[in-house]
Amino acid sequence: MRQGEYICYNWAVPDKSAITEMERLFQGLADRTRLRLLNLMADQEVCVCYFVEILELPQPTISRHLGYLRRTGLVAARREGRWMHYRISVPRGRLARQLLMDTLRWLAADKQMQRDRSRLTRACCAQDKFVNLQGAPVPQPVREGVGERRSI
Amino acid sequence: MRQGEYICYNWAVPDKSAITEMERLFQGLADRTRLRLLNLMADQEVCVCYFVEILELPQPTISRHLGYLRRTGLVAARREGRWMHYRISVPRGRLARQLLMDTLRWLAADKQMQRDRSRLTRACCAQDKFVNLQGAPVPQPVREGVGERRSI
DNA sequence: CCGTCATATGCGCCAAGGCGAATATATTTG
DNA sequence: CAAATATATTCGCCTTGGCGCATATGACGG
Repeated sequence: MRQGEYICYNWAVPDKSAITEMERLFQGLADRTRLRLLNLMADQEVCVCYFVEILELPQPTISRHLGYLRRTGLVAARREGRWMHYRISVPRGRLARQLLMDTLRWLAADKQMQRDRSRLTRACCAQDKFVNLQGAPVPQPVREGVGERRSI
Repeated sequence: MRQGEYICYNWAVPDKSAITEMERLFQGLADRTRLRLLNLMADQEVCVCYFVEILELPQPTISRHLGYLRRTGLVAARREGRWMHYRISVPRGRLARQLLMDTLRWLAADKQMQRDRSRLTRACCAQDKFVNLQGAPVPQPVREGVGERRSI
């Protein structure tokens, strides 16, 4: 994988029927940790080390859940040197997109989710306070339309 | 349970945080059979025997999935004599409701789902053609606002 | 009350999913 | 190339979920 290129594991979906897509989407969303991850990515591209710092979960746990999200096509990943950046991969279909947006709105309304978000903001602004974030790339706002899904 | 009364198993949700509600909602939606069931209930209250007839799955399978849906609060049940009627239980929260509506819209756009629906329509109009539907109550359009969730 | 019909539930089996711990991989730096 | 860093994957364990099958429950009719 070349640097700066987004990837998405759509190859894992041999049956492309809408019903299978929905099943997989909901399976991807049906976990508290993954919802928290998505919430943090709602409008930013975020580096893995921040997830580990903010969610206070073991790094392999974070990585595994990001893997699930990748495989269900919900997020895309980009490598930058040692760092991996994750961002939400907006579905192409209108109805699927609508559904994901509703989910993100709902997440944004939740107390714990707001807490996670503000912790992320603080971590970015005072990066030097976090021993595990030294030199970590700051989350970048997602440019609309960039990084849309590309199958590999 | 008295006849004609709707029930919903919200008791199964001790932690009422939004995140738990979302997790449970998505778990409920993350199965092909349950999506097909919800699609058939989109704007009608439907009796179990129709589900068995239309989905062509064993009755215990149907019943178990209806049980999951009941326990996640996605549907409500009403008894009428020997028959059980199921209908979608619209969430109270605006964002959750929005999400469910989008899901139903998405289902309605799917080919297989449309096939299920038209099979249901046909079964209702020619009930006598189906040996397992003799005398079964015909699905009734859902009256808006009736049968909203009530915890027990 | 007994049989029947509609539906629900229990049981055993297998596959999938989540977790902690250890280890592997990829990239940069010296 | 070796060491360090960031991230991913593997393994073993346990829990959950779905299924087929058998059986239980609940309501009605005779």
